[in-house]
Amino acid sequence: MKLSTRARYALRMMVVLSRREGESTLVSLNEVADEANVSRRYLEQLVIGLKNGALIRGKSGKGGGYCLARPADQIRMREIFESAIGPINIVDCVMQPEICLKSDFCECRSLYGLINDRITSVLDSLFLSDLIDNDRLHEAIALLDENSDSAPCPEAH
Amino acid sequence: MKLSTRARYALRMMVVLSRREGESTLVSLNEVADEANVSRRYLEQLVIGLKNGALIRGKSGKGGGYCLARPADQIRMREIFESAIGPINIVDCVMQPEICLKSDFCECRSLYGLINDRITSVLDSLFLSDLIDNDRLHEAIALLDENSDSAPCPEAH
DNA sequence: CTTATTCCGATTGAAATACTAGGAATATGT
DNA sequence: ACATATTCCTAGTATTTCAATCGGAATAAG
Repeated sequence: MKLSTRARYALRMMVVLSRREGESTLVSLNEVADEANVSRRYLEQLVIGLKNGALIRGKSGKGGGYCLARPADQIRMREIFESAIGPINIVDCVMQPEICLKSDFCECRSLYGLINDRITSVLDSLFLSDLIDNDRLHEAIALLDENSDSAPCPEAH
Repeated sequence: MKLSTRARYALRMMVVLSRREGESTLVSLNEVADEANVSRRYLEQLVIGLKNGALIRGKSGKGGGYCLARPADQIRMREIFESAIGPINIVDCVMQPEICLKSDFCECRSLYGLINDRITSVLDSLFLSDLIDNDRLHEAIALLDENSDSAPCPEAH
């Protein structure tokens, strides 16, 4: 249940880019690698996913580099992670019921689906812009927390 | 972000045991392995964690086997998973801030903590007994969903 | 035409995960 | 006592996934 470095490094890169959102110059991978403390060579790979997900734009050649493809407040956390590591499903049967004969009535699968929903729903409700403004993030967290505190305990334990 | 087989198999075992909760005879690992479709040899390992977590009790010798150590409605999903795979933290820095100098002001870490909380809170609020009664589970899910639907979108997107 | 960059494909290295195996210890019934 | 069925303990192996490196081609600016 660990989040891979792919996902984490991709996020770091997005944070770096969003900090420079206003600037006119592109940010080279070497700069990103420095700031984010990740090997440039490794970043080169992660960048492929982010580009395919239309989250960043790259330009080759001297003076080239990367920038956000959209404003940070229009980039969902979920997009970032899924571009980096593919669809979020903690167990395959959740999205591909056909791989297990018991899917239809499997209690475990119901649980997995539930957990999966929880994860994706947070990632859907947060945007890259929420992250870089720490105050905003803590507001967001506080709001979400309030709500889950009042989440009913399904049994009367 | 996959849930390991350890966790899944451990859960299957717990489901098997809880189905036989009322019975006077113990359930041998061979039976569990059959029902849960898992190698007995592999189960033997997972069982160690479940025992340490005081979720099941084992008895050696002929006629021996396993049973739940507590009623199924007092066993939280979280306990099952954590007994099987250890503490749930999707990124190490969440529980061990000291491993990263930037922990204090790291935006990413805040996010990871948030996701982690979401996962653990579902697992805390569901009990093994909720799982084996499919109707009950769907009730529980419905309740939780209602609540997260109304979860505020932190920004006005 | 030099230089800085992205872009592309392959390969290696390391670690975690999944699974197998042998045999000792324990308890039961005959 | 003894045969049997089981848990218990420890080690080992196999497989897969993840992380990272590498060489060099393509692109574009000055």
